[in-house]
Amino acid sequence: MALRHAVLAALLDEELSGYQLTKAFAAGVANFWHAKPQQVYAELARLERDGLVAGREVVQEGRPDKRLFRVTGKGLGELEGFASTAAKPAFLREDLLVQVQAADRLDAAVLIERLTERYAFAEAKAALFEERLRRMRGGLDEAEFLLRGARVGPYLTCRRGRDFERANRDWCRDVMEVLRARQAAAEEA
Amino acid sequence: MALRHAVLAALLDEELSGYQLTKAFAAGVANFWHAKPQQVYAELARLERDGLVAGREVVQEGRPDKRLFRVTGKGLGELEGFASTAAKPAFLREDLLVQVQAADRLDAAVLIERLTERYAFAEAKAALFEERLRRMRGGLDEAEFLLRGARVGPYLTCRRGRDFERANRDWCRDVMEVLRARQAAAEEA
DNA sequence: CGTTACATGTAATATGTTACATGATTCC
DNA sequence: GGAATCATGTAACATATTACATGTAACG
Repeated sequence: MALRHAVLAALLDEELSGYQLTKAFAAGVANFWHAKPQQVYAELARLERDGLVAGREVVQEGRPDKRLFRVTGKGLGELEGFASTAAKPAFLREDLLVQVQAADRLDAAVLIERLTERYAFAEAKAALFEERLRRMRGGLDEAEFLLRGARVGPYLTCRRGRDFERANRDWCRDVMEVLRARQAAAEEA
Repeated sequence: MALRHAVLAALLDEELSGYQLTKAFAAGVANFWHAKPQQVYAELARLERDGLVAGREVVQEGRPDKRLFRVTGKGLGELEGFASTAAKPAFLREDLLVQVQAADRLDAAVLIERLTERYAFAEAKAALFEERLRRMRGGLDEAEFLLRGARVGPYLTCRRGRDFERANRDWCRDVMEVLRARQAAAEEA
């Protein structure tokens, strides 16, 4: 039940609405966890029912009203309990890896299309993370920020996200290089 | 439905039993996908029902009989179809990231325990992948193997697995360094 | 004689995804 | 006038995890 804790962690620094949370957990933005809007709303409802977050109505003009949520004392306790238990390591579960695993029996040109797409996606996402890091640092250089900044947690997770996508990008590039070289070698023979 | 394709990809090079597949997809070994034994057996049953794999009974002495599976022509077609569709990019979904996201509100000592565990796990898994890569290369150096070796697919996915765990290890190390430096800085003040 | 490996599942529960639903407002 | 953003869900379906079940044989 880690989405539960991911939502709590996201709400630690600031009050957010369900909608803002769905944005934070959406495909392009989430630096440390991912979830669909429906899941976020459902989890928020459960968290409120269990008293781990508290919502407060905010009336707005010109746009629909919304509810802002914050973590309760009980919610913080829940997070502390979560942090004190061993974390399950994650596995890579990427469609593209399955496709490359079968590379020797598939058409290289088709795979190169997939790799090109993933390369572009990884590059874009890494750039997005890099930008967010820059904003979090503000004027400080990284070492200074990490030593004295408030809230380094989100920074550290965002950095992992950036490096993950950089690694994806580099891997795509290397695989494409290999596939192309093998095509060329096969043509010569 | 990517487990389906992961199983097909795993069976491309060699006939395997359900049990061998469960080993390949188990926590410590899978380089490109992960699944529990129950899932693997269920998926094999479906694949056989749909004619994408064919099983053959092998009678054994001294241990239970088993069934070896191979991919059918239809199965290869299914994989080709899969490779021709855009792959969904994966997200990081790691408990430890959630815990570090909340780092500023949690006890650093507790987090360092989690990071130490994950560091050791990542190191061990990276070493395991490295060993498998070495075996796949045989006597050849990497560039030579990638250019002329048969079956580079599994090699390339295994390399991604190794680099993923190396990145996890390095991130754990960096985060611990930051947390320790901040503890020291806080004590001084 | 207890543990690990071999070998294969069923059943219940939890989690995640897809499709559908509603309605106002702002931007182009 | 149509698309995108704000705002919040329900319902159906697919996938993954956990618990349970069974039996042989090799290893120490």
